Amino acid sequence: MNNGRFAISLHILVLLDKAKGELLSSDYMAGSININPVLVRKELVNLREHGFVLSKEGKNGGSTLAKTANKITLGSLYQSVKGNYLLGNHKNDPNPLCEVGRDINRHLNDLYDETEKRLIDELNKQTLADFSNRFA
Amino acid sequence: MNNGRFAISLHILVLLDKAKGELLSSDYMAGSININPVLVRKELVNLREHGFVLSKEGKNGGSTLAKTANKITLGSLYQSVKGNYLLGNHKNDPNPLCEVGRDINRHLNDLYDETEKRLIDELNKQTLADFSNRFA
DNA sequence: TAAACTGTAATAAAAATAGTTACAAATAAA
DNA sequence: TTTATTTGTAACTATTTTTATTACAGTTTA
Repeated sequence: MNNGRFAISLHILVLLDKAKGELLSSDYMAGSININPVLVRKELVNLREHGFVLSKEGKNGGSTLAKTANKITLGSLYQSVKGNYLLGNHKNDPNPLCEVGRDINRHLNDLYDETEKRLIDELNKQTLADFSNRFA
Repeated sequence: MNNGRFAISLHILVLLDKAKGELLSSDYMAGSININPVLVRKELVNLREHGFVLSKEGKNGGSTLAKTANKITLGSLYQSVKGNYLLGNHKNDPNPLCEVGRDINRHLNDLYDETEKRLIDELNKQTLADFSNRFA
């Protein structure tokens, strides 16, 4: 988490959910999030690649949800945004001559993997529909 | 997580646990982690403030665990390192005129708080002793 | 054919992290 | 009591990551 992209992606998805199938432009969404439209379009690339949204080019184009909001779990969204690097992101290069240094990365990765699995399980208990319903 | 400081802190604590009460210098620990000794000392400030370690100044000084390894949970370590900002770290400033933008930060914070609580619960199931025992 | 979009690359700016240097203060041991 | 070793800390620099901007080609509608 701790990742601005998750917030942006979720914001986009809530807007699209509220739009009820109407196409929203990246400019419009950028106005709600208050960021640059190009960032929205970049985030849409990822959301499309993961099957969350569909986009239509050209005049009157825009984006819409690719599936109903109760089929989109927050865990899968989290995973799509995190991509490769897991919780860790520790790219230390500890001393291989030290007994602890030699093995710490492996053990940290194990710990991170286990912990992240739980985090995703937890997030998967909630869908976009649940989150969207938090709004009045 | 996603925080290099957690990795450094845990590395320090494992070294201190393995040292069985013997004082370790920041230079020695920096050599195992392969980072600058000043970073170790900075991290020790935090570990001291949270009661995890004790340090002794002057010649032959160094640090040692302030309590036994099975009294130090990984959740409390995580919390001490995260300090104030939680999972979120989203400092977006969304459009208050948009119905979604107006409330998203509140809902994101709620989501992050709930999720992080679970994360910490999960980490709290493991102590430094458990983690340290992963090493041969 | 003009207007309104998306898609994308290239670049720049800003923010967050990590690393370095320098030195005062404390302590132990010669 | 002097020297060596170590912590504590401030100030600064460098690096990396994140975010923002500019620019423009390609698509689609009216």
